Amino acid sequence: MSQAGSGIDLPTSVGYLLKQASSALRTAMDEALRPLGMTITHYSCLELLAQRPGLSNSELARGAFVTRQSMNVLLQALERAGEVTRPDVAPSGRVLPVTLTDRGRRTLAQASAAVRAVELRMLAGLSDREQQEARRILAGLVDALAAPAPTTG
Amino acid sequence: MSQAGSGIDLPTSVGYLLKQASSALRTAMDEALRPLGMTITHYSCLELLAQRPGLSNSELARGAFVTRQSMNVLLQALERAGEVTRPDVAPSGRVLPVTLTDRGRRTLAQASAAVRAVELRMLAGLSDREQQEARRILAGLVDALAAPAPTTG
DNA sequence: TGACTCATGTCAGAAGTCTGACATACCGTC
DNA sequence: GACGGTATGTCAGACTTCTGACATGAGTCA
Repeated sequence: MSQAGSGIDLPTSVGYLLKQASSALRTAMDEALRPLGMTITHYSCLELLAQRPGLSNSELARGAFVTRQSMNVLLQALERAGEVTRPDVAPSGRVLPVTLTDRGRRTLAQASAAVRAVELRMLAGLSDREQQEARRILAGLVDALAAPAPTTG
Repeated sequence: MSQAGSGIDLPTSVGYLLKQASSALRTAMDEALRPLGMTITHYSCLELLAQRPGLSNSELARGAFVTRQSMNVLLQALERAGEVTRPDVAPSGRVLPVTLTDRGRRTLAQASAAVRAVELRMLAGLSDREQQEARRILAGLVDALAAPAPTTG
């Protein structure tokens, strides 16, 4: 009977549990990636590029859930480090397609293994059916939040 | 058949979906709280204090999923703003119990309503049974990640 | 053709959070 | 009583990300 109507009961709030799970995953991934000298955004960028070569800065930003400004800062560092490449001039419009280099692929291979271990650990207690249910529910939450707020739209 | 074994297939990864949902929630909450001039951590801190008065800086940090250093920075600002109070000397040990002021409670009331609307929107498409399932699965993920990594422990 | 809208890449500044470090206080055991 | 381990509050510095702003290029429509 706590917080009757006025607030949000944290321990049972789906939003709070979502943040808690996300925070735990973030911590675990950070710990797995730290020995490799990588951040989560760094890894996400490389993984995105491996699966969809030629993605633009803005597309990478959306895929990694950061702003395109933040992704641009990262891409400049990755270019200097020789993990990705961007053409000097845009082939079309303003979009600069980003490509993984061999060095980038090698870096990703290590990171991907580390992250894979974390994901497997996270899913250890869930049956295949529960994993499917998790995907379905999480996708549902994303869809529901994608709709604009009543007051805004 | 993408990423056969070597990496993680993002679109079907529970971890990626979790981050996506968390990011969507974060964005929605940011937008809801911005008109009130509050951040998510600010709101989280106040909500935590409303439900469990006398929480310490470190306990608030854990509850809001930030470091105790970050929470301390926030608490100093909230003290200046007159939303919370801390005694000058610790009643016991080094722990300084934090308490909500009337001003803090009023601020929280507005924020809580805004956040509540976001949570309701997020859960709009889920039945009561699905919400229970969501809580159970998310709690399971947290527990699984709480166990130390095999290589570490 | 011209105007309007939208998306992109980029720069600059500010805000939030983090890591590292230190001193202090409790609790267990010896 | 003395010790080591643990947890706390705090300071300092650096990093990452964000918001705000601008110019460029594509697409749409009159």
